[in-house]
Amino acid sequence: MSKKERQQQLLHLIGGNPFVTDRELTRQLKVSIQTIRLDRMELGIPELRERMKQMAEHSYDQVRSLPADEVIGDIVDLQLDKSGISIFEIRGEHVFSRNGIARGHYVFAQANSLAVAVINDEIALTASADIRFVRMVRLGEKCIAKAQVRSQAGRGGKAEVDVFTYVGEELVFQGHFIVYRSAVEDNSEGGNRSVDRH
Amino acid sequence: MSKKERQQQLLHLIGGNPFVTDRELTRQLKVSIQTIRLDRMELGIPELRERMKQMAEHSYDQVRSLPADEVIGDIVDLQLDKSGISIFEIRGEHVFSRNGIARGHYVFAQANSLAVAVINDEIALTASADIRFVRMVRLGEKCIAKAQVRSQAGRGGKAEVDVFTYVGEELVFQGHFIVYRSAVEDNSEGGNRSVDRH
DNA sequence: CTACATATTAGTACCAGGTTCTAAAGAACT
DNA sequence: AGTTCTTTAGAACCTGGTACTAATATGTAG
Repeated sequence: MSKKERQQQLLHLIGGNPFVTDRELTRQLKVSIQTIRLDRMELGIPELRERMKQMAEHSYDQVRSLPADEVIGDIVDLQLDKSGISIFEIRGEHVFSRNGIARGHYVFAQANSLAVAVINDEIALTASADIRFVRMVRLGEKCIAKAQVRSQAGRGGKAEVDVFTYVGEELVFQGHFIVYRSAVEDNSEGGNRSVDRH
Repeated sequence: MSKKERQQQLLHLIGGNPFVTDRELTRQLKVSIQTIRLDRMELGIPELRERMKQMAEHSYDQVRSLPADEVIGDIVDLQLDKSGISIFEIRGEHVFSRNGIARGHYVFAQANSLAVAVINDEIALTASADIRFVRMVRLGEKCIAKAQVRSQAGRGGKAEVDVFTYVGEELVFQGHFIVYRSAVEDNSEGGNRSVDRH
């Protein structure tokens, strides 16, 4: 068997069972353990423990990625149809486990929640957004999002909201949201209370 | 701190971060490593590697026994640096209670997670995104997000990923993501093991 | 206070499953 | 024969532990 063939086999074996050790592979491929290791290096395949770690982290991050949680961030100031401020502290469950950097959608969620909250309408929904993650946000940092309503159509129209998120003095995120303010289909089952806070 | 209290703390710490080593725990609990190990034994908590192995096996089993269409909120297909598919079912906790319409950031989160997952790099982070919520998503609907990598720079560059999310045949969301593929910023404070995956 | 029990710490030997490095032997072409 | 690629071997070292022994603290009942 040629080197190429063997490496193909190796890829296939590890692909078929990522939990295989080098020692087991020597039995199946009938070459020395050094050859197996050289092959893994050439193919960029990490060792068993690293493979398991990556799988574990991946599935763990997956689990963490969507909380069954409601509002992202505390809205501390709200002037309807004008502006709003929300505070959100990045905690362990919001970051990638290995490097402590916040997952983008939490930062987005805070801004999105605020953009929607600031629009004074029964239903406000994000129609589109243009966003930029200016710098990474890390575990423990406190994000302060400030929203400004830029333009408005009347009932049933659209509103534009700019949101800037800071950590201290530093801009970390900016977003331009277009939010629908629709007086639509109020199939409300029960009291319509004031503002829809995301 | 009593033994009971410490063991409760230990359970909490490992529950909060299963990837913690005994050595790190000694720092947080201010007891010797032997005490940590005795506590783990009494509590029946396996060692770090065993914990990771179990998580890896668990997720692997799930991926393997993939009934493909009844999977919820999961990445069901992933070709690194090429494409990926994720399925997410909108449940009660994801919608506005009044009208049953999904909160935008859940739809975004699905797309964002997928866009990041599809990029094969140690750290992949969303740099910016241009998104459009094409139509509202309702309670009970199943969102199928399909990601396509459009362009790539090498290591340390950017990649562009398009994500389209459908409910049935209907497009509900589209997003154009620019994802940083950054070669780890190694602010190593000591034991930096191998590779940091996202 | 003493005696015993429990809790904690320390230290050693050992393990799996590797990495990293050096070195040598085999094969293969030309 | 000389050069290069491939394969094998072996030793040192690494992490994150287990298993075991032994010494020291701390508490608690008699």
